[in-house]
Amino acid sequence: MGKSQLLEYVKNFVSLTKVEEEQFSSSFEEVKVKKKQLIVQPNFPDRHRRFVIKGALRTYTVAQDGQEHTIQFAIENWWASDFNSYIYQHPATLFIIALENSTILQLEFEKEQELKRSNHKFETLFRILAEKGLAFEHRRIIFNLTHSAEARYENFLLNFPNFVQRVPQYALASYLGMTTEFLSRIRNKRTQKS
Amino acid sequence: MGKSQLLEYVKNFVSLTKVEEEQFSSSFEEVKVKKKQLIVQPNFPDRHRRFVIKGALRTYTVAQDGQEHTIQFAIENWWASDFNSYIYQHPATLFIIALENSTILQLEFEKEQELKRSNHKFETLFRILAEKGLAFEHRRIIFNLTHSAEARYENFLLNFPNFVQRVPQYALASYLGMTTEFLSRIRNKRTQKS
DNA sequence: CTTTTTTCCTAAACTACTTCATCTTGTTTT
DNA sequence: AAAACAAGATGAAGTAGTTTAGGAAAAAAG
Repeated sequence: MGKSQLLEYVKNFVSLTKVEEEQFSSSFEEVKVKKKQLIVQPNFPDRHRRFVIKGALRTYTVAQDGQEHTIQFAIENWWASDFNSYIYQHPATLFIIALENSTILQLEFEKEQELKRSNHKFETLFRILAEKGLAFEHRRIIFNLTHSAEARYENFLLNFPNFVQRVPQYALASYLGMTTEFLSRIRNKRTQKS
Repeated sequence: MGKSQLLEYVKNFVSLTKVEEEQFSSSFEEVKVKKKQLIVQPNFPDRHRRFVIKGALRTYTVAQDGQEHTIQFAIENWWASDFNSYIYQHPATLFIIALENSTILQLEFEKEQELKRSNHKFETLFRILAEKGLAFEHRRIIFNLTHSAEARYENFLLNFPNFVQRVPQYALASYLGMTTEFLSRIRNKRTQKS
């Protein structure tokens, strides 16, 4: 069952008693989604924080000119939400779609509030998750500001080798802030070298 | 005194008793810094979370090629740290410098841990701050991925009109991911129009 | 297994943005 | 107030990355 996987993950950040573990994991609901299924859509609030047990998700936006831009990928043990929508419970602006048949654990917004209210430890956990997320996005902003398209791709390869095989190239290109054609060129140049 | 300003700010997120307010604000230390003074430097861990009472700070990095890239600005009622350095207490990679003579409130890392440990409310506060920060950086990443240099400048003008007058152009340009020359041209084009 | 759809590759023309170099203006320092 | 320095403006040349268009390969659907 996916819930033990979630608890295993959570152990990295807080230590829970059996009772707390039960309270925590039973607040989540396990859901299966098929490849290409949309999980979040613009205009509707994103009502869940979700944790990937198995599979792969892609969060993206569609700009005025119709171009898609990938904001985030999530595979096993990553989180995926339209975070701005979720925490403020405003209408979403992002899409989340399954790249593979996936199993996810969903936590409803109100249940999360309840968890945080009921126990200091859960508050701590969500604080740590937010801080880690913020630190991660900070590193991403810094790297994007300071590096070329090619360096951004190299860096992604290095840091997330297991993502590269699983996400389509057009999605990766738009995550890295370049066109799929340009990424194709970069890849080709690389394989010729080595 | 600056501490009442901090407490006023904090009221937006949690409501504290008088005793809690006292405990919270007395954990901060008020510091004055002169224009051009360095507050954080690479290689030393950033030991503080800091809140700007008055003045303006700039967080930036220096890339291998010597180019400076602005990561963040902070004026009154904003926070400034090398967040990756602060939360993990690793060596900093960023500089923080005063753009004006400034008054700031500093919270030491260990004191923050103590606050969070001692009272659920403080844990909640820091959780909310991290979540708001994460949501903000998410919006920034999305906007940067989806808009041209000119649109990024327009957007900054719109969202932070009071920053624009107070930060030097070269710093703003590198925050927005373009050269100072290019920003100069954008500005010039605009003023001719209107 | 065949057809249809989606993804990926290649190449040439194009453009948003950079680089470099010089000049003017504004800000610090003495 | 002059000298020294840092910031901003402007022009011309260069380049990283985009756009468009066509075809090949791979994956999904029937």
